[in-house]
Amino acid sequence: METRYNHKEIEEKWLKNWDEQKNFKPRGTQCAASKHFSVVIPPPNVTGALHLGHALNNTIQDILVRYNRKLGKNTLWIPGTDHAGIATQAVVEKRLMQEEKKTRHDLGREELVKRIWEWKDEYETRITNQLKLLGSSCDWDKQRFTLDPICTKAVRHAFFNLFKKGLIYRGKRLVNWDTHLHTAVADDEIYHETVKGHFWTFKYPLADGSGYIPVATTRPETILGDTAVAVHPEDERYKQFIGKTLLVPFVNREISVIADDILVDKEFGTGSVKVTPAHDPNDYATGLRHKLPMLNILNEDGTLNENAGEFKGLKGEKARAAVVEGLEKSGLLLKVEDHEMQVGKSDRSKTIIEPYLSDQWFVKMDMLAERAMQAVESGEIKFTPARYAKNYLNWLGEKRDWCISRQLWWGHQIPIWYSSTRPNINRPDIHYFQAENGDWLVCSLEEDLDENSIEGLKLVRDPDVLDTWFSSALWPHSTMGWPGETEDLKEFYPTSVLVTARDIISLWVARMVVFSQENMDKIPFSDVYINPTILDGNGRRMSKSHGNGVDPLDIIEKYGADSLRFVMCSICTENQDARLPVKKEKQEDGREINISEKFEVGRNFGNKLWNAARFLKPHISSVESGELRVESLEDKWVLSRLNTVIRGVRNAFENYRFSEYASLVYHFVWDDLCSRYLEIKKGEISKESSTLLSHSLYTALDLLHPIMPFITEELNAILFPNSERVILREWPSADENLINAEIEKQFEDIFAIVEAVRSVRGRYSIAPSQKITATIRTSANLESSRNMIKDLSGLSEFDFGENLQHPAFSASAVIPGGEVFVPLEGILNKETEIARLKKEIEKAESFITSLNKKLSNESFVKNAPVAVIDGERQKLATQKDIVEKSQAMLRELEQ
RNA sequence: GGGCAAUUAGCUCAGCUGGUUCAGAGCGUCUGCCUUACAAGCAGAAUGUCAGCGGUUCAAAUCCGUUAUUGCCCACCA
Repeated sequence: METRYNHKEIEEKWLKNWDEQKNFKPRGTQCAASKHFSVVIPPPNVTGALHLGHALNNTIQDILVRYNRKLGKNTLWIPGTDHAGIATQAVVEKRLMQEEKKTRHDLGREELVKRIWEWKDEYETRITNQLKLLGSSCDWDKQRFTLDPICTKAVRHAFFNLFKKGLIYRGKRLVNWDTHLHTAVADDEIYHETVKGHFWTFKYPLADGSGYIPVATTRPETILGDTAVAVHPEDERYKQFIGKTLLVPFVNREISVIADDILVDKEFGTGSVKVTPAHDPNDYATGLRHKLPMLNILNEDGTLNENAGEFKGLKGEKARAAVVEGLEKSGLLLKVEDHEMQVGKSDRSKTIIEPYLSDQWFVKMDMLAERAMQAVESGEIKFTPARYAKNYLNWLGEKRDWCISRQLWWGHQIPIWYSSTRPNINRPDIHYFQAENGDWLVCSLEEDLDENSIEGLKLVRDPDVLDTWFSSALWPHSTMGWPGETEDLKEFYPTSVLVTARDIISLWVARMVVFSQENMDKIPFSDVYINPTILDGNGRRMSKSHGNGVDPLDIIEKYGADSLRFVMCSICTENQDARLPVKKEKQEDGREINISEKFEVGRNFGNKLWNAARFLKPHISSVESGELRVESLEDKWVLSRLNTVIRGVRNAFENYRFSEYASLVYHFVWDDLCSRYLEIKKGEISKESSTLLSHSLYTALDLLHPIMPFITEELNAILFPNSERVILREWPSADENLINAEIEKQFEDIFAIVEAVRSVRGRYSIAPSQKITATIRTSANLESSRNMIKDLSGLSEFDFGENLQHPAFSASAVIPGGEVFVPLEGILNKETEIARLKKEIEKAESFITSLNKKLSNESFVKNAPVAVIDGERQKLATQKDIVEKSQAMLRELEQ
C-alpha cells in the first residue's frame, strides 16, 4: 500500500465494479427487510453542468440510499434531468444569437427544438457523468428526462384528466410578459430591481373642455391604454367629476371617471388614478370590478401597437420619452418628480416584464391546494427542518390559480386543438369544452391530431407549451411509469424521502403533492429533507444563473470524491446556509480549477483511515471467525465507544442530522481508534491481539461507507478480502450491553495521566525520544495499565501509590483523584511552574466563587433538581482539590 | 410591507431537552517533534462580554421581547 491514499484509480475501479455487479439496482422484494426505500432525484435542469449545490443535494441522497441499502431494504434511486422549458430555450437562443447572429424565428420551431435537443444531449451526458463520479448509486437503467416518452405520456394523461374534470381552463388573463422571449413567465420567474424613475403629473382633460383632473403616473406611455380614471368616492376634490367623461390625450378616446375605494388611496399622489386594465395588475382588477374595456396597446415584442396611434412601433423608454414630450408640448404636463420604484425583470432574459393581457391556460387550485395542505397539517408529510412546512402552507394557502401555458417552443406542447365548430364525436380519449370566446377546445389523450383528424372539423393545435413545473410535478410517479400499472409503482411508490432545496418548496414540492394526490390518490413522499444552500465566499447563493457555480469535478480531481462527500455531509446542519469560499489553482497541464481548503478535512481524514489500515494490514485478523479477545480496560473501552457510535449514528440518521453523523464517525476513527486504541496496541500487536482492532476497523468501514464509499470499499478489499463487499453487507447494530459509562470513565481517568505527562513534556519541550519518569499519587491501581501509560507518555518507569512522597524538582499536574509528578532535575524552571500553578489556582478559584455563589443561593438549593445540586457540589470538591494541591506545590516551590 | 433564518475564536461553523461533562470542532497561529501507519502526521499551547439592550428563571449562548446588521422566500401602491 502507498503511504498516501490515491483516490483517482480507486474511484474508477469501484465505479466499474459496482456497475458490473449491478449493486445500484434494487435487490428485489425477496430481500431481508420487508420495507422498500426509494428516492427520485430532483431532476437537475439541462441548462448547464452541476455545481456544488447539486453535489450536496445528491451526496445526501446517496448517503440515505447507501445506508438503507445496507439496512437490507429493497432500494431504488431514480436519476434524471429536467427540460427546464424557458431556461433551456433561453440559453440556446442566446448562444444562437452569439454564434450565428440568428433568432429563433430565423430557424423556425422545428429546427430550434432540434438544436435544443442537441444541447440537452450534451448536458445530460455531462450531468450524468458528474453524478456518477460523485458515486451516486442510482439505478442508471431507469434514468428519465421530463420530455422523454415515458414522462410525456404521464403529462398527457394528467392534462387530459384535469381538463375533463374542468380543473384546467383557458382564459384571458393579465400575465407577466417577457417581451424578449415572447412568452408569459411565472410570478416566481421574476425578480425585482429598484430603479430611479420619475413620477409625472399631468392634466387629464374633460371631454367638454371644462377643465381637467390631475393624474400622476410612473408609466406615462400606458396613458394610451387607459379606459378610466378612478377617484376615491369620498374625496371632496373629485366627487363632482364621478361619471363625467374624459378624453385620453393623443388618441382622444372617451373614458369615464369612476369611483373606486380599493384602487385609490386619497392621500397618495394626486388622489386620482389612471386605469389601464390591460397593463397593470391592480388596474386589471379594477377593470373587472367596473367591467371596463381592456385595451391592449402592446405587440408581443413590447412595441406599441395600432391602439397607440402616433406612437405605434415605439418601445419602452423611447415610447415613454415620446409620450412625455407630447404631454409637454400640448401643455398637459404639470410636474415631474424623482421617484424610486420596483421594476419586474425576467429571470431568463433580464429584460423588463410587461403586464400583458393574453390567452392562457390555468389549473384551478382551490380544491387541489386544500387537500395538499391537509397532508402536511396532519403530519402525513413531515418537513425537516420543521420550519419549512410553513413555507409550503403559506404558499398553498393563497390558492392562486396556476398559469401553465408558456409561449415557447421547448416543452410539452399543450394537447389542445381549436375548432370553430362544435365537434360531434364520442371517443373516450377525446374531450372537448367551449371556451369563453366561443371556440371549441378539443383535448386528445394520447394521439396527436392533425388538421382533419376529426371529420367535419378544421383543427388547429395550440402552439403553446406547458410550464416546465407541470411535468416536474408528476416526477415521482411519471418516472415509475404512471399511468401504467407498473411493478415499480407497486413496489416503490410512494417514495421514502425527498431531498431538495428550500427555494423550490412552493414551485415543486407543493405541486408534486397536488398532482400525486390527484393522480395516485397518495402522497408522493412522507419525508421532505430540505438541504442547506451553498453560498460562495461572498455569501451569494451558488447557482447557474449567478455564474458562480463550482464544478464538483474540480473538487473531486483535487481532493477525491470521498472528501467532497464528507464535507458535504458535515455541512448539513439545521442551519439554512453554508458558505464555501473557493479559489483558483493552475494545474500542471495549464487548466485552472477551483479548490478550497474546506475539503482538506475530508482528504486528511481519508488519508488517516488509509494509514490506519496500512498499519494494521500485516497484523489483520479475520473478522469472520467472530472471536473477539476482550481483556483489558482499553478493550472494553473501545467496544463501548464503538457501540455508542453505532447507536449515535442510527439516531442521527433517524433525525436527518447529517453533520452529527459525520462528526461521530470522524472522531471515533481519528481520536478513539487511531490516537488512542491503536497507539496503545501498537507495541504488542500481533494477529492474536488484533481481533478487536480488526473488528473495530471493519465496523468503521460500514459506518463510513455511506459518506465515503470508495475508500471504504477499497480498504475492505485490502484488509478483509473474504468478506462481502461493504456496499451490500449488513449495517452494524449496536449492542447496548457493551456500552458502559463506568468503563469509559475509568479509561478517561487513566488517560488523564498520559495527558498530564504529555503536558509537562510540552511545557519543557522534552523530545519524545527522551524517556522520563513519574510519580503518580493516586488510590487507583494502575498496574494493569502500566504499559499503556508508559508507552503513551514516554515514561521509562513510574511509581504509583496513595501516600507517595513526590520527588524533588518535579513538575506537577492534578488529575482526577490524584497528582502526577515528573522529576525534572536540571530542567525544571521554578518560574514556569509557579506561573502555571498560579494560573491554575486563579482559574479554579474563580470557578469556586461562582459555584459557591450558586450553592449558597437558597432558591437554587430549594428549586434545582437534586442531581444538579450534587453535580455542582462534586464540581466544587474537584476544584477545591485542585486549589489545595496546587497551593501545596506552590508553597514548596516558593520556599 | 409579510414570513423564515443568521449574528459564538483570525476564518468556516457545531452547540438537540435551559444546569461549567457547555463555551466546542476543523482550518489558521505559536512551541517541540522526520517517535518504524500517517508531516495530508504526532504531542502540547494560546485565542471568545456567545451582536446590543431588556425580560422570564434558582439558573440563559440556549426561552421571550426589542434594536442593529446580514441573507433568503413571498407580496407590492398609481
